[in-house]
Amino acid sequence: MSPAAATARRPARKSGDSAADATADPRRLRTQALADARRALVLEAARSAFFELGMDKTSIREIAQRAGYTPGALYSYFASKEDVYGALLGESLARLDAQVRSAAGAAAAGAPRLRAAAGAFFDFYRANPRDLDLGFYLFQGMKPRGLTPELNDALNARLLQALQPCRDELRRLGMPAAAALQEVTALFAHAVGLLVLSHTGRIRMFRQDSAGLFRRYLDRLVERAGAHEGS
Amino acid sequence: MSPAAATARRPARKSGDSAADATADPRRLRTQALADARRALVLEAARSAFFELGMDKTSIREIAQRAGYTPGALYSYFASKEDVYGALLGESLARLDAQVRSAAGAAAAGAPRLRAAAGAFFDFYRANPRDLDLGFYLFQGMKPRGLTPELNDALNARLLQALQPCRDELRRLGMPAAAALQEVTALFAHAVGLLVLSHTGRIRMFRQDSAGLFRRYLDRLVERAGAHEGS
Amino acid sequence: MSPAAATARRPARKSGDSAADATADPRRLRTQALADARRALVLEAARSAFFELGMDKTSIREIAQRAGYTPGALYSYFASKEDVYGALLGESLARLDAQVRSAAGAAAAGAPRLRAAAGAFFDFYRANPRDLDLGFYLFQGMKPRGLTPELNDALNARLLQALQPCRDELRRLGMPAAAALQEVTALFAHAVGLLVLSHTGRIRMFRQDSAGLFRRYLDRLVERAGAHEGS
Amino acid sequence: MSPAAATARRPARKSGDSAADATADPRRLRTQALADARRALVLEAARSAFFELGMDKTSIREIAQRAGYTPGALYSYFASKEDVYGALLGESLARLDAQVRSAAGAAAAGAPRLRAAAGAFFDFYRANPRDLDLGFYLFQGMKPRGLTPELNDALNARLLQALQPCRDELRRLGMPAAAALQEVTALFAHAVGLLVLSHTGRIRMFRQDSAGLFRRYLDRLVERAGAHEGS
DNA sequence: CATGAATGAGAGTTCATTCAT
DNA sequence: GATGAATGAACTCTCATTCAT
Repeated sequence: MSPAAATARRPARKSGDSAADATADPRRLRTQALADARRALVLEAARSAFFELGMDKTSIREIAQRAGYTPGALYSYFASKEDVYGALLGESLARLDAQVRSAAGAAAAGAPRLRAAAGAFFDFYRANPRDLDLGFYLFQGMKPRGLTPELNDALNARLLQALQPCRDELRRLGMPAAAALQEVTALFAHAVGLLVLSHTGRIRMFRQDSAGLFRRYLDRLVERAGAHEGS
Repeated sequence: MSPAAATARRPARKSGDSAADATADPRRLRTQALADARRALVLEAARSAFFELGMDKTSIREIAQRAGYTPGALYSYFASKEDVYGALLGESLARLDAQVRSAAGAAAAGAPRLRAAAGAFFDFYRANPRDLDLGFYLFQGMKPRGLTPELNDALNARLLQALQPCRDELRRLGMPAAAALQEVTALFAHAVGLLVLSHTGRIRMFRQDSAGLFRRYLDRLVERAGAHEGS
Repeated sequence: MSPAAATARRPARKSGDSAADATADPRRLRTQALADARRALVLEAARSAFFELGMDKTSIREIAQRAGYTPGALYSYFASKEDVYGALLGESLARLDAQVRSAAGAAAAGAPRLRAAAGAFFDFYRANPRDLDLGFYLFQGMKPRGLTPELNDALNARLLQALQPCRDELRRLGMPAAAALQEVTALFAHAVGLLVLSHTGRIRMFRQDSAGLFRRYLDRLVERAGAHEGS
Repeated sequence: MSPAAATARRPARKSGDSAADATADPRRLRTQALADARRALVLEAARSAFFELGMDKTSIREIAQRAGYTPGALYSYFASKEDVYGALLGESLARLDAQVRSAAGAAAAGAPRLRAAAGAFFDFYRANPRDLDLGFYLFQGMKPRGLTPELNDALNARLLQALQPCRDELRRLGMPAAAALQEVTALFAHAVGLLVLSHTGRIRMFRQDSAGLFRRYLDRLVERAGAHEGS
């Protein structure tokens, strides 16, 4: 997307731009492809470490070892530990978005598609709790840490994108724009609340099941949306 | 509550048991009272540090210093850093419960009391984000860390207690037990979701306001409860 | 001199204040004395390392090892690596001053005392080249580095003190204040220049000897001072 | 000058030998010329980095980047980081010598030329403190580091050359050879002392000005030289 | 009960240098 | 001749915890 170039070591291609770069020098292209592959490898190692050990037990050393590198080598691919997590998070959101979009595309417009999109969102995080963690990692005590405004904006954008299908269907069902936005936000919050409670074992204590509760919430949302019809 | 369990050399009464211990030896009693007071002092220091600096900048040293102790001294009162946080969390939940109960008591039975109790719950955490952190601290990557099953049960019990008023009012409004439990769980999840999103700045991106959304959710809950009336 | 107190770990008694502290609690006094002794030990280790290996090959690890400590332990005594060097430098200047003062005291007032004081200054650094390095350590590329303004002022003060005897004698020999200051500065510069050249082997190339050259410079300075007599 | 000594795998012509090598093979000559040009480019990059960032913030990476190379490439031209600095120093001395010689040539023989030569020497370093650093870089703790005897001799030779004009004029003014050598050495030391003190801020503390002091020293040197006249 | 000292492991990062391609 | 990748050792500093006194 941008020149990137990374002549020396540090620039390290800020997370987000991949092969692109237009300059179709075939040699550079091959090199780039290889570098991207290695970067992906490191990312994969980071994810595996992170999923097994949790965030704060995952050190640069640990990641490097799993990737078959010495610690210093990682700094060719990422500028800092937090850059690694930023990349991980970006990639996670991309997967989320893809999953939601695919589910939405496969369903009939209207209520079914709304259910499909929201369900895919919820299921993504229910199946991959670590991905939810990822979204909160850069917050320590709920305060942003290594989260640059740019990264933050990028993440917000991807999140919005992942929720866009729900918004679209609510509109299609007759809900005014303002109401649709409100409902999407509430839906998002409800999902996150259920997921967090579920992952921390706080939902079992009510002898409830998060998926069922989410379905119920959706049912009522569909009802509400239907009420706007014909208005 | 339990036999104090002096596992290590340091007695380090596991958080939860206070003066008790029956043996009414007056000397021992006085000693105990003093020890409890000192423990409370340390806890207060921990809270102040934690609220000012956030979780990961709050070291044992920092707490000790604020309490006027050397780091080693804390281990007379707490078995580990995590034990400190456990105690802090217990105390936080006690405050939450008190606040909810007080708000509920001041409102007329039925819908007003439901609103008061739920509102108090939500407001408690909205006003004190750190207390919400506390509830999640012992989870790293959404997996428990220094959370013994006993502590976990104790915390669950306190949480349930804090939500009990809501449950009671839903019943009073005519909701069957099973439905009431379900609704309380969902209510809890919704609140948590909104709070988390709010604290991490993810709600602003929808240009929404968490308190308003929570009120709307409550409105609809009251409606649903009303629907059971006369049945 | 100041409260110092060092409750927790980091404060680490900024270099300069020793046992003092008035509070004649005998226990605290003994503890303090011991702590000071250990600090001196670390300082000694630092000096030995530094004299053998030179400044930038002297790491915290190296110092710790020589002192029989783990690296982390040093941070009880010094806040940072640069704090160690600050202390080392302060102590060096104190020795210099003592040596100059002692030599000056043993000589007859006037020219002999001027010669004694200046000679002691020069000899101190000729005999201990590392002490001269110390004075320049905090300059990387002739630009101050870890040199806080306060430390800088303290060092300047001690240097001025060490040169004060020369100034006094020049005045006594009849030189006006302004001229005396000028001559002391020039004397200082000449000494430093000769020492630097000597230590870097640049004087041998002229087949000269720094001590002889310094004596010659002094001779002429005495002549000049004498010329003011009777005016 | 020497047989280029390709010790390691990388040719890395030790600093000091340029195109020479007699073998007038035109192809080899062109190659050589190009290599020299590239070497000069790297040197220029090193100087710029070094002057902007200072010695210890100037890494091989930084130099390479400024020269448009990758770090590894530099090792084709220089055997080590210290070799780079050696070359830089050689070049610096060449500039010094040129400046001194030019100033001396423009002044009338005798005292004026002495003043011009010495003044040029002093001004060179006063205007370019980094060049003075360069001269001391290879000394860590006043002990040579990456300074091979050959390099050392070469540097000494250039220094002597830069001071030769002063020596010549002192002789011309009637000073015997031995005295002239002594005075040149002392002059050199005085200049260096003033410069070092000035650059480290130690002269300001006397509220003096290095240039003025140097002029005074010169005045007296001229006097002394004059005293030999007619003898 | 509390101190003061110390440990030991580990954190993230930097850098000159090597070498296959 | 130059690249891009990687090494390996080093760096300062932080922290929870232990324990003799």
